[in-house]
Amino acid sequence: MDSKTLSLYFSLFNEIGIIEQLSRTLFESQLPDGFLMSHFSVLNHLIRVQDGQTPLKLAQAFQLPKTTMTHTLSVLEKHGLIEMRPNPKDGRSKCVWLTTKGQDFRNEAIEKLAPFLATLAEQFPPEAVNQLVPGLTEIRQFMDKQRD
Amino acid sequence: MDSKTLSLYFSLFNEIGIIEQLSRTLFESQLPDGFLMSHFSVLNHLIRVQDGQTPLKLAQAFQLPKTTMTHTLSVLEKHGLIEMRPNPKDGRSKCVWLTTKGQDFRNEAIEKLAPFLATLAEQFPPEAVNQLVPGLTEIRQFMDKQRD
DNA sequence: TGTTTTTAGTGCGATATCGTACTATACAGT
DNA sequence: ACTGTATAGTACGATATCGCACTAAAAACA
Repeated sequence: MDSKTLSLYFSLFNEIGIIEQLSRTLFESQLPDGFLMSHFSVLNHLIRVQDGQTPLKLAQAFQLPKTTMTHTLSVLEKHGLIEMRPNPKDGRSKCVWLTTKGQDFRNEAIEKLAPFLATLAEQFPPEAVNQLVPGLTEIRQFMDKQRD
Repeated sequence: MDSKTLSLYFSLFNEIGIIEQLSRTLFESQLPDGFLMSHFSVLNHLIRVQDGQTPLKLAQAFQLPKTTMTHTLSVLEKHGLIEMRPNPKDGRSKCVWLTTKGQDFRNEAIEKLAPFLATLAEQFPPEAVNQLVPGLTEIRQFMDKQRD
């Protein structure tokens, strides 16, 4: 692979890294003090996808180490935003359930983020996003297969 | 903004977050023990873009807090991968220079990453990346303007 | 059924990341 | 030149993230 092509792929991951950084900072500025993107992401996922998932499922959904998810969940639980109950199907496992407080927290965050997303949508309309996401998904799926 | 559109934009940032996570894990698995993406990124940037930049410039390039960059640079300097010299044009500032050891470190990392990138290129050719990057750049630039 | 292997979650220690507050220098306005 | 303001870098403390090692339960298998 020539160095120019190499550079292209690096710029891809670099661009992604910067957007991740910027979006995280921006999102976090809209969250209550002491809360981070990681906290919001989990709550949002529980609503968007499914309630009652296991910690492992959540860790896999974000491709994070189990141990990181354990920590994040413990913070959410300490604040009463989620409940951890034993998994009736597996004695080793648990299920993560949103509390009403957790749902409210997420909805309020969404409301705070809405103006920003609306502004983004003006310059970068949904059709443009639709054109972008499949490519990203393809890359993600490839990288998913690679890690072994 | 209806909830479906909202969901679309969240999935965009979610996908980006997961790719960031996956690429970081993958890249770090190819680095010597104790080194992280952040370390490699700085070295790579110093070669790809320009040697002798100030810490602030570097922080801005990655959109990271100054204080994070200070820490990263101190690690790199401790390992002899960079040198920090006073900025002749500004008494408050410094300039970051790569050492030979730092260049070697970066080049060896690149070599280790090359096979992965080559495999990625098979499934996701440079033309596809070229099609993706401008959209990402546009989003980044928009977010850049937003933070104020 | 007893044994071995795999898997879910966690405790712990090391380091990264980040916000706040501070110092020293540069710059702007007078 | 003098004074007030802005800027570059850092020290420090709090928390996040992560790898490793461990426990307990499940699953595989003899």
